[in-house]
Amino acid sequence: LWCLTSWLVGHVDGDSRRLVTLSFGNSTDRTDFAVLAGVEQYGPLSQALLGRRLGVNLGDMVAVLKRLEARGLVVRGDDEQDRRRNSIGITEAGKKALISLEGTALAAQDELLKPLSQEERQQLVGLLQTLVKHHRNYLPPKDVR
Amino acid sequence: LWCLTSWLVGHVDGDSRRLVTLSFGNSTDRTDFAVLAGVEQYGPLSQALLGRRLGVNLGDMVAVLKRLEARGLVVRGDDEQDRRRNSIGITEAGKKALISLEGTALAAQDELLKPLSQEERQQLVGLLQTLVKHHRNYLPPKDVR
DNA sequence: CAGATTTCAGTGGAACTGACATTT
DNA sequence: CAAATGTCAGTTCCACTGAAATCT
Repeated sequence: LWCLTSWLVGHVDGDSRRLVTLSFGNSTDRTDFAVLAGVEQYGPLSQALLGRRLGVNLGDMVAVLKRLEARGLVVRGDDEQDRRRNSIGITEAGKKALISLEGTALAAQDELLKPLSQEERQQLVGLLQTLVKHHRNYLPPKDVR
Repeated sequence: LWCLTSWLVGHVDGDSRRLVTLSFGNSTDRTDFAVLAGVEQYGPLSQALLGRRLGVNLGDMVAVLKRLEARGLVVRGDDEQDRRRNSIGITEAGKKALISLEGTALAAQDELLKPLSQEERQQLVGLLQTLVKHHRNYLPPKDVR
């Protein structure tokens, strides 16, 4: 059982969530951080596209962006090419907040990966990335890709 | 973001859960399978000890064992050394069911790990095991260890 | 008495679903 | 018309919490 990958990843994910949400405290939620990072990384874009890039449910994006906008970290503008979409962009306050959050996220991650060497950490990231990329094409949990 | 281990493991765990619960269908629940496998592996033992070994919440063990017992896959006997405990053991029907479930679980896992070579799969298991072992000593989500 | 085991009821988060109005 | 976007409401699963009864 403790050799089954599915059981192992479940527990590592649990540990990871505990550490991250603990270090973020009440300030920010796990998904909020991911979305904010996504806005910064992928530039101004529609929230449907953003959700697909991040693997976040499109229905949940509404609440996440509402929170981030209320805190002044992102702005929702109108896309004049396509009036269905709104164009999400990061603000200066958002960039500042993101830098701080990235710090605490990396600290939590360091705690998670403490027993691994640098090479092992890179190995792990590489393996996980391979799996994610592969399944994003074959396992659509609706609305992804 | 897609370099952050915490984000990656969350998605791999999601993919894994989808695959496993899909292949199990409505017959068996993810945790039920783990507990059944644990009973077979760790022999007759109390349900508190079993829950700790598997990292399953002790409160949840009640419902899981109730289901498994109702299906005749495990038996709850009395421990005569300590009358607080009940001694959980696997039945013949349980062993048979387990073998079948292991097959489908391994098939689902094979689907999950499809893009990885055999060596990479072992690497991944090794890395995850290291993380789990480490955090089970330092991150008690109550009642664990 | 403190501490462990089993049981039950309830909480909260997170992912997902279905429906709707709007626009392309 | 079919398809995509954004919004909202509701569901389901899972891990966890708190309290109680029983026993060492």
